Amino acid sequence: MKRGRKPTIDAADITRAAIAVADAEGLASVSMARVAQEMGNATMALYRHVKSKDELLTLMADAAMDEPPPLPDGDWREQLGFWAKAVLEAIRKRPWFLQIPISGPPTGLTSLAWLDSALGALRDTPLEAGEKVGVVMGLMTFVHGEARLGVTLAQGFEDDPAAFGSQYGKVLREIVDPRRMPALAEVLDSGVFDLDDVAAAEDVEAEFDFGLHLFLEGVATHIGGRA
Amino acid sequence: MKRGRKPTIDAADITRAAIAVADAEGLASVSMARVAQEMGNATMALYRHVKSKDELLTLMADAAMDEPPPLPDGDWREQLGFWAKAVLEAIRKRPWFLQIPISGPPTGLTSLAWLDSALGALRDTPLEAGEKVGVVMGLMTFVHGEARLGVTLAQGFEDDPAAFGSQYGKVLREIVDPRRMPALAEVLDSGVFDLDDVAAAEDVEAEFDFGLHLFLEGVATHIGGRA
DNA sequence: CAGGTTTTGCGTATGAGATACGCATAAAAG
DNA sequence: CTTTTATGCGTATCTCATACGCAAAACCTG
Repeated sequence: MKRGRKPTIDAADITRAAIAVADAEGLASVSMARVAQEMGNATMALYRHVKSKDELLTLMADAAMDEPPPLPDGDWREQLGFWAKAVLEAIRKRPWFLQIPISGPPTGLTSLAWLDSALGALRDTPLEAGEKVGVVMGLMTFVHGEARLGVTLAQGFEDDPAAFGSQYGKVLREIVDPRRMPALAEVLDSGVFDLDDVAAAEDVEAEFDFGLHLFLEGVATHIGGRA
Repeated sequence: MKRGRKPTIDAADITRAAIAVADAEGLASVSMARVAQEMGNATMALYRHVKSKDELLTLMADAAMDEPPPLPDGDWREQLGFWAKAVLEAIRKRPWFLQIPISGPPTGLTSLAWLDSALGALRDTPLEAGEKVGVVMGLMTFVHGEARLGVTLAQGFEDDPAAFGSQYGKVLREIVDPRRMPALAEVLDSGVFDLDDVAAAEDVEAEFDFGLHLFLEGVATHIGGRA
């Protein structure tokens, strides 16, 4: 039998409590004290099961994402598109996920499951293993980045609804000197940045779709030149 | 004339000092006290010129990037490729740049200059303004994400050289159950993840090039369907 | 130049947060 | 029942950001 006093909590419990706090009050509110209080324990009790707060954050990141949904029937392109949307959706459920500083390549079970899922979509393509990884990494990078942008904007909008939407265009017009930045000024004149609050959100969505389209188009071309 | 005591420092000085600290000791070492010491002032003196540490971080982010280099002659594709490499290089000079939490769309002069530069590469293409922005945002997203990955790995390598390189493949093999993650297991068997320390760095570089290639290929196809 | 006004430099103090350390306690082993 | 071992957690320390208020400097008016 195992010696010593029986643990009343484990790392998973702590991670769960921490996630509950982050979901309810944001990642900034996740302190060792707050998490301990959430589970009715003393602060220092947590350190028996978690080496440091950094480690806890890593555990949170692993546990934050849902399991990847099963891919729908279809070719690799439809599947990867679906996958990218699913990643985006999963991140949107836990916006704080992107605030956790990453410490290395993924080793968490859930992250790996997502990776596997995306690689599965490419199974029937003639790509080499390294290329598949490249495609998936590139796509994940894009989705994460775009999600970060969306979440950041949504955050900024919450903080100060008045200062958003069409304000960005206005602000830029004051800063941008058409002589120094002609291309930007030109785009600015086209009104792309003058969106009201509602349209801005849709725009982020559209931008995501567009970027996704471009990337997958590139993959298709690459595969085409190979088959 | 302006009333009152003459300022001996300004926000730009503080930003410079903060950047010097970040360059030398990393962003984690940037505290108000440390920055003040760096410039031979008292801690609280800084607050006359900077509202909060967050504001200082934003200023640092704006000032961290070099001016965008002039684009070489060539078509949009060569230019965007060059631009992406230049962004990557600029970030590599200041790895801490990516650790600064972003608070909204870019308004710093330097960021806007980079944006303008990329849009300039697309000037002669038949894309609409919104599409140009989409292309550039997508590309920037990708470059930032990939840079983050590279920097993170380099960081991890510094922290513990032994635990890297081919270790990642080994670790994965212990975690991955081929029944639960068949596609990942397959890729794993191909040995893509078993790189020695040196090759890993080159691999990140190659992955960047590959992803960049895919994205630009997608843009090219998109433009082709339009011209 | 004296006095008033305004703005800066900065010492002191507060409060949050991470975490080292050590003791008391619970549970298994002998 | 004593010894061993691992846990729960109170106390204490250290690092930081930052509010507050006073004093010094530089301008203004008379």
